[in-house]
Amino acid sequence: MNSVTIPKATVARLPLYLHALEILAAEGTCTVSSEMLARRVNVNAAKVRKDLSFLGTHGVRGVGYDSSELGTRIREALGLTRDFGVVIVGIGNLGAALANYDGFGEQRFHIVGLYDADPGTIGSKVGDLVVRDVRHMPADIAENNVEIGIIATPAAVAQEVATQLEQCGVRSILNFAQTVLQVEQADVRRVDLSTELQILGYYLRHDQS
Amino acid sequence: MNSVTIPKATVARLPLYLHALEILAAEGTCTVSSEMLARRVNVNAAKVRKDLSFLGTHGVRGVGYDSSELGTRIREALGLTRDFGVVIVGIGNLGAALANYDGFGEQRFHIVGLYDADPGTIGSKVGDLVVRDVRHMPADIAENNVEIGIIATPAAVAQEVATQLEQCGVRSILNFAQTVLQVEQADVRRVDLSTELQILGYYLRHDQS
DNA sequence: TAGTGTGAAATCTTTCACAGCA
DNA sequence: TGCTGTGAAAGATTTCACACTA
Repeated sequence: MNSVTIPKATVARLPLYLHALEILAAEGTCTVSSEMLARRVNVNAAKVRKDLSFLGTHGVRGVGYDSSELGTRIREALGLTRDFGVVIVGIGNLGAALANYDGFGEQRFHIVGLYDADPGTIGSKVGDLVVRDVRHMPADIAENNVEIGIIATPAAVAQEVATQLEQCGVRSILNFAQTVLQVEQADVRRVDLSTELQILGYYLRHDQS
Repeated sequence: MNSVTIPKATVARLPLYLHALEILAAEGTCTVSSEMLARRVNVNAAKVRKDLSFLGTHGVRGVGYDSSELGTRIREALGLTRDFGVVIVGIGNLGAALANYDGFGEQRFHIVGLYDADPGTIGSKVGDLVVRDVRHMPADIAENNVEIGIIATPAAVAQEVATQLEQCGVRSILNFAQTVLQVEQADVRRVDLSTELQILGYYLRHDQS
């Protein structure tokens, strides 16, 4: 939809550059070099420059990048120029923790609905929101123009929830359940603690990365 | 340390295959084809076969893989043949949720310590464990042979905790804080909600995957 | 001088396509 | 017949190295 297509690997790093820039900005840094960003994001400087080149960014040779302008460019590239409605389904320990997550700062992601199927959880308050019956979800999503769904349910029901989210028109899903979701066309990202631990476990024996 | 070196991309998928096999085993399936696994893990069958070939696995042509044997091979490759001690530092909402995580099933990862710096949190009980003062951490780690540290602290102190973990000999870190950690040689994996949402946000506008 | 922007090389990953075997 | 195992091709990503310029 936008000019040049940015490689997946680059897209995955843009949020890290952005975060680093926000910290630098808070520290009052106006100009930043690829080398500086690279150190903060743990990659090499050539990669930073190549990544930024996809944004059509103009740094200044011999000087570096204007950090506030670069921040703006990255936000534009990521589409962080408008707000996104987010719902969380499954308000157990993890779902509640995610609902309370405060790392959004000045981000554009707004949690607008919390859902659960357990009568004991429905009606309880988490942060500013009251947990609603998951049966209200479809109507709420339509009404609030929700675009992103976070699944934090038990694995057994995650697929069902994903299907339902997709039927409601949600095209982006962040899945914390221990399942690989089958979806029609939604974009799914999966986060799973035991997978991560197993990967770490491997490199504990086979050290290099 | 083990025979052949397995590509990173493959290592990252092995836990998914393993999980799929465990489900299949629970359903009573004895023989599994690359095609079957592929469907469950959302990848293509050639990739499954290539991945499994790094384990030196012998499937049976025309038939498939013996699912229990394949499970054993993957567990061996991942080093899941012994137990791992894990500590969690930062027992806020997220840390507590992780401590209560039950997805380990018959896994080999055991949470053996919970730490926090807040006097109000220290002493409280989460699951079976009592949250201890982070000052006890170094001694506890040495005593319990802890190999993996999970950081769920505020971003501001995450680096300090990481440095400390490394000094205690912990070589694997799972970082849930919104920071890129600088470490000497530890292996770090990072999980961050706002990064994931930003990536999803990008693909919401630039649909393809 | 110090740091960007980028072709071209090196490396890693995925996919194809098919020989080979139970 | 049906599915594995794998070379070889295609594609993606990373890194190098250097021309260029404020």
